[in-house]
Amino acid sequence: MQAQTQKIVVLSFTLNNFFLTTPIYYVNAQPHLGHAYSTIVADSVTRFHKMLGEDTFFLTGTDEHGDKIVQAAGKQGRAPQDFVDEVSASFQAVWLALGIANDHFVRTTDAAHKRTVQMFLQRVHNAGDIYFGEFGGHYCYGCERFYTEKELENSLCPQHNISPEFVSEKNYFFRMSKYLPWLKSYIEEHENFIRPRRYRAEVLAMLESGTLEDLCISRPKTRLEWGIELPFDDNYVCYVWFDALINYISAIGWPDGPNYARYWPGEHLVAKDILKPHAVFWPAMLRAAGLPVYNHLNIHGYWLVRDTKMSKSLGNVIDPVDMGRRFGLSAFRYFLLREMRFGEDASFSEDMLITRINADLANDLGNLFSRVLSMTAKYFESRVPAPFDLLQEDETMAELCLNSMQNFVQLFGNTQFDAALESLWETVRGLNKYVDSQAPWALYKQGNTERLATVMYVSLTSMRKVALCLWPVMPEASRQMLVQLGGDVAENTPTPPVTDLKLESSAFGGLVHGTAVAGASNLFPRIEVKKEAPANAKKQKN
RNA sequence: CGCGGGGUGGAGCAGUUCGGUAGCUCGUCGGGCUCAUAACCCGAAGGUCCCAGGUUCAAAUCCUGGCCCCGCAACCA
Repeated sequence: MQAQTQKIVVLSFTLNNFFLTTPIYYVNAQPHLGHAYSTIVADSVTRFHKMLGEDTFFLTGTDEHGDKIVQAAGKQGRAPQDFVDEVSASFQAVWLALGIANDHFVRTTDAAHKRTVQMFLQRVHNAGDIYFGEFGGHYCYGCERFYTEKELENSLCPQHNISPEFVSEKNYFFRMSKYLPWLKSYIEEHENFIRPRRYRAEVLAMLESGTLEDLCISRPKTRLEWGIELPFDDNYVCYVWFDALINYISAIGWPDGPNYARYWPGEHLVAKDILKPHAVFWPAMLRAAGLPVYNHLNIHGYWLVRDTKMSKSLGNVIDPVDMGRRFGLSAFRYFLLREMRFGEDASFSEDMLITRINADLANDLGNLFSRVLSMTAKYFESRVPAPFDLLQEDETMAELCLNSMQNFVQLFGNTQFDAALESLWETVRGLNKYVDSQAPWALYKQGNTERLATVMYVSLTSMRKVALCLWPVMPEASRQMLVQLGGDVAENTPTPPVTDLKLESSAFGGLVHGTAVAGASNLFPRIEVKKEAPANAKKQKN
């Protein structure tokens, strides 16, 4: 895009590869805010790595087998395949609407996936880590599932209040317990294997508790047909985890596809509800099959709505596409990354969203662009002026800009998105202060063209740095900012505006004198909120 | 005594690992500027850091005990 002030040639001989996955989403429900958060974070992180010049691959997809799918399809009087085709398509449509730039979309009903799962199972079976055994438990025919003693209430099924039947069934088991000691020491030795920290601690506690057993990995076809047949026994289908987790490598062509060699091991991004399968089952499975384990498991929390979990029964499900349409995709994405501390739960409300948009995007960032570009139009006919000698206050501003950028890069790379953006806003707020303290309008009246040119140059250059950093989070808004600053960035592209963000954060510059910039800017219009009568001012305390 | 998270000015949060001036955003009040999206900048008010003990020269932070809220079953990231 923009020409550099100085031509710097960087030759990189070691191109890093970066492979990131979201969970594959279970298709018995329509996509909601939670799915959107996982996917948007993954999209942002992948874009961030592109800006570091890495060769990236971003995978998402859908999980389409199991009991619940058959039931959900049955309710609509449809065949499972027909049903999953439709829901999977609706996931893909949502990601398209949200500007997600995934490289591949995997479905567990893909023929290639099925073959891979069977290959993987066969390999583990050959190694002697799958055995045939008895599995007994309290089975409720109403729920069509087994309950443990603890889950029952007065020996009754908590759902149906009826006495479950003790059913025992022959099934296949994965000898997971064999790999747990190895896993424990592996996690202990690799501090960032599972992050944030609290989840690592939770997994270690899990492993120490000794409650983990071998994993039941099959269901007899008499009870469930909708699944992948076991390669060593066609009376059974594979149940849940071998089917689902293997998507992460089937999608990149394990065992001999070029993408497998190129991208594995990668890293995963999941919500806290599926911590155990990803932190325990999956590494054990990989180990048993003789594959290297993933690099990182990144775990995030839940979005709470009115202080409780989103759920269909409570009717508080947030539709992400609707949010994007009403408030702007960039603003919505910004909110999600800025508001939640990665790993913790956070609250979602339209009030909070609007407050964030108005304060951070409209007032701080949008208005900054508006005032600086309008002054550039008035004072320099919308051309980037060449700076004269930098004074102390200019140097300070430039330093603040580079420092906050470096912190941004560091924090974002460590999944601390909220802190990263907070850090970047030190430059945004600092620029507003800088403009105020330097008062270009006064310099203009005084006819001090040299200072005026320098101040505008420092401001515009800093703004470009901010716009670059924001590309992973707000691709479209970032593009608009860069275009307003005279850049040439294509619309809707997964190609980053620069691939040397670290270099950008180490040198102040990058805007060529004389470049034509926009004469005005209205990136994030303020959202006006109707003043509400102080109706609930009273009902605070009781 | 099942496991885990949390209780910090009006709201939402950071700070607790490795004790030492209680920080940020929003809101409120006062002022400034006029380039700008009624924005921006400066200043101010406002806190028993859940409670009670303990350790210490010093505790939001460490120890002990207690209280309260939220997850850990389902639809579900």
